[in-house]
Amino acid sequence: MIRVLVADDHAVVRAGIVALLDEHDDIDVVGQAADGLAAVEEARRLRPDLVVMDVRMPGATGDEATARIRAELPGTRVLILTTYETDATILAAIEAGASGYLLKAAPADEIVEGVRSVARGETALSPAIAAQLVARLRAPAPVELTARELDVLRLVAAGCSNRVIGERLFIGEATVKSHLLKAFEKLGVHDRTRAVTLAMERGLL
Amino acid sequence: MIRVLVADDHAVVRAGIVALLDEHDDIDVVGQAADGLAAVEEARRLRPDLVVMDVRMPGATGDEATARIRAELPGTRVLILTTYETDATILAAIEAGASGYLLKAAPADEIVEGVRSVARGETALSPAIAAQLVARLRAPAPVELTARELDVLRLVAAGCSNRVIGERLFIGEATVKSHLLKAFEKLGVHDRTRAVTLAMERGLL
DNA sequence: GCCTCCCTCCACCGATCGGTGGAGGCGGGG
DNA sequence: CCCCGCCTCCACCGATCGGTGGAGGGAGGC
Repeated sequence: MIRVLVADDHAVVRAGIVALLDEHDDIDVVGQAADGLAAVEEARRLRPDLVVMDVRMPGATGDEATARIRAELPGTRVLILTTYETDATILAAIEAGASGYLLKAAPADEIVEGVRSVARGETALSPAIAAQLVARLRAPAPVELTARELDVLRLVAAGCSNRVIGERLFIGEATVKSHLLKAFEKLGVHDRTRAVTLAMERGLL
Repeated sequence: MIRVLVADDHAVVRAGIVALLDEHDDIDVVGQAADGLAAVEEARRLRPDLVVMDVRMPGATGDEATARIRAELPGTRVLILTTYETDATILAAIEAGASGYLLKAAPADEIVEGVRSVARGETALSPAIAAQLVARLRAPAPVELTARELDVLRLVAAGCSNRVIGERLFIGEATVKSHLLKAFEKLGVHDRTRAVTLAMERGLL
C-alpha cells in the first residue's frame, strides 16, 4: 500500500489527483495540503511514502518544500507535478531531491504509473521534461547571471536608461554598461531588449 | 438536474472537476473532452446545460470553442475555468459568450456554486476576475496595437534592430520607427525594451 | 601567497535609437 | 463624399547604446 500526501493550491487539481489515485487499490491518499508550508507539516505528521506536489504554491515553493521534506524525512519521496514543460524550476526541484517530475497534461495512467515508480524508488520523468533536462545538460554553460547583472537587467526591463539605472543602483553609468555587456555575452545576445526577453524565457528575471 | 460537459486538456484537472461536481446530487457530468474541438463536438452531441471549460487548450482555444457552442447551441451555457487571474483572454471569453469565469484556485464550493449559478442563467465571476474587469473598464483606452505594430514589436523582442526589422517585413526603416513610436505612445512608454515587457505583461505579445 | 571572480570605473567611437514634423495612398464608415 | 485610421516613407537631430580596451580593489578558494 502506497501512502500518498497530495499538495496543490488548486482545489480542483487536488481533487483530480485524489480521484485518479484513490481508485487504485494499491494507493491510499492519506492527506492533502493547500500550500508549501502545510505540505511540510502534513508530511511531518503523516510520514507518507510519497508526496505528490505542485511546483508553484504559496507559502513555500515546491522546491523549498521538497528540500525540507527530503531533509527531515528520508523515507518520504517527492513527485512533482507541473503545468509547463518549460518550467525553469525543473532543475531546482530535482536538485532539491525530487524523485520525479510529471506534466499535469499527462494521461491518467502515466501519472498513476509515475506514483508507483517513485514509490518503488525509481525515477519518473515525463518525456517532455526528460527532453528539457538533456537539452540543459547539452548546454555547457547553464547561463548564470550575477546578482548585479540581474539588478541591471531588471531595471532595463522596466525601461530605464543606463544613466537612470546607475542612479538607482548608486553606481556609475560605465559600470552599468559593463554589467550589461557581461550579461549580453553570457546570454549570447547583442542588445538589451533581447537580453531581457531571453532572461524572462529562461526564468532568470 | 444540471447536465455538465467538462473540457480540459489536463487529465488531472478533468478528474478534479468531475470529482468535485459528481458528488452533488443536482449535478450530472455527462461527458468530457480533452481539447477545444472535441468540446464543441461533444457539446453538439450531448447538448448539456453547461460546459465547464479551460481557457487554454489545444485544437481550439477556450474562447473559440465558446463562440461556436454559443452560436450552435443557444440552450448551452459556458463556464470558463482559468489558472491565472491576469489572463488576457478574460475579455475575449466573455465577449465570446461565456456566462462565468472562475479561478482554478477557487475553493471547491465556490466552483460548485458557480456551476449552479450559471445553470440558473446567472453570471459567475471570481472576485479577482471581477476586479480585473472593472480595472479594464476604468481604463478608457484598452491599448489596442495594430497588426503591424505587433509585427514590429515581436521582432524587437527577438533582438532585431530597426533596419533588420524593416528588411524582414519588407518595409523601410523609417516605417519601423513610425510603428514603434505609435506603439510607445499607446503603451505610455519611452523605449523599446519597456514596450516589449509591457506588451508581454498585457498578453499582447 | 596567488589566482579567480565580481564589482567598480574611465575614455572614446560609430551605430542605433527616440523624437519631430512632415507627406501620400488606401480602405471603411458616417 | 469626406474623414479617419492604418500603413508607408522622408530628412534631420541629439541622446543613448553597443563595443573596445583598459584599470583597480575586495572576497573567496587552493
